[in-house]
Amino acid sequence: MRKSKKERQERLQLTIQENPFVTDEELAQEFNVSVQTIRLDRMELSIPELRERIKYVAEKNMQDEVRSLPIEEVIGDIIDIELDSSAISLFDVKKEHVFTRNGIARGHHLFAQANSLAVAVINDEMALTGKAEIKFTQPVKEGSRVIAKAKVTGSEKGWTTVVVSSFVGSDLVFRGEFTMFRAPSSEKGEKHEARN
Amino acid sequence: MRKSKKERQERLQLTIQENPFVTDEELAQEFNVSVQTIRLDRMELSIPELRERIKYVAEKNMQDEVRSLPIEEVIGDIIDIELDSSAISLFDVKKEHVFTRNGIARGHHLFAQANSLAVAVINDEMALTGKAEIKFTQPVKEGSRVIAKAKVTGSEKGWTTVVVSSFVGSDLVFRGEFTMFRAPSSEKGEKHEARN
DNA sequence: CTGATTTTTAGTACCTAGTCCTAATATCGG
DNA sequence: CCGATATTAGGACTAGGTACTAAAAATCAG
Repeated sequence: MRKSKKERQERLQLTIQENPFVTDEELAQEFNVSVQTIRLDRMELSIPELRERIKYVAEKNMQDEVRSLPIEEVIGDIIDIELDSSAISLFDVKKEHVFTRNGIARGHHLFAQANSLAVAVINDEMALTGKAEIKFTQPVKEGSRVIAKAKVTGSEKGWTTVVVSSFVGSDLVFRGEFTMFRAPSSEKGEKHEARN
Repeated sequence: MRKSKKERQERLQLTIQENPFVTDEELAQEFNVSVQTIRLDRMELSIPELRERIKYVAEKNMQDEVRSLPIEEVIGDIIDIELDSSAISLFDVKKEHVFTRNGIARGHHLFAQANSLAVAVINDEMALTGKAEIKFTQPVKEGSRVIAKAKVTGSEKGWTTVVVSSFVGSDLVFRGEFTMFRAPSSEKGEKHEARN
């Protein structure tokens, strides 16, 4: 016994969603109706034809492959800096910085802003990050403006500690304690000795 | 002047590789030859027709979709993953990832690779980084291939700890312990949805 | 039950992006 | 110039459709 049009269309939608590679012919057999009926159903539900569906899936895949994280020189705009003391930078969270699924900023962008600010605040361009202890205290949504404040809290024999606190409005969203190594300009990266 | 058959075929291969969505018609115009010539070329190079190419790309995508995260969200290429257990990704350090001064990779790229691997390994709709304790044990130079290995070390209601160790060859260059907040999808089930 | 309406089916012409095949030219090396 | 290779042209056929017309079948209202 063939079910009602409504039920068929619901199941049709699910079937195609699950397997976009199915042809009208196959669907007609599955639902025991004519191919034309399947086509009318697709039209009513505005489900595109097989080739369009496949193309859509493929295109989505291609976009993914073009992904090449374009991280700029400095993440965020430095709006204030006092070398070896403190710095403030600003970072606007845009579409490309968030998870498509929930619109929340990916952690590494907040980290990148903080980390590059920690590098910048050090009065020696050869600063490398040695350790970091970080905390994401609140999710940051698309469209937010993140203000990172870096403060140099300690310094000894080549190592400097920088604490970066990032805010959206008055809310703390990120906090990180970075131990920065003031690297010598030697080419060798293997042995790192404190020199200045 | 039209180039030789050999050169045309080489360029044809590259063109299709770059953009599998191109038709024979378009290729014929681009190379200033007839459609038939393009088809002979494709046959000689055993390049399938447009629809087969698109289908192949789409199918690849469907396989990937089983993962908890779209592949685009991951920095580096995931070469192995066992959800809620372990994952391995690969990241090639290029010019754009290093400090121009010394050719050493900026920390946030290593962090990004590790962090996104930690997100990917979690088998939930949503995974956010809560805390992280990280260590950069050795500088990474341009041209290095960084292999990040993530291991889920603990899990309790809503929180999962993931340890990521990154290597260049046999040298540990980065280590991070991430505390990830996880949120299961509203609709429980093994079936993944194909968005149409 | 009848008549109207909805739903389903059938069939036609046309489309794209091809395949496979034959046959006629064009171009090049020796 | 000849012969081989390369290119082009054309016809017949394919899948998986669209767009349209028309008719048959099922369903609903009174």
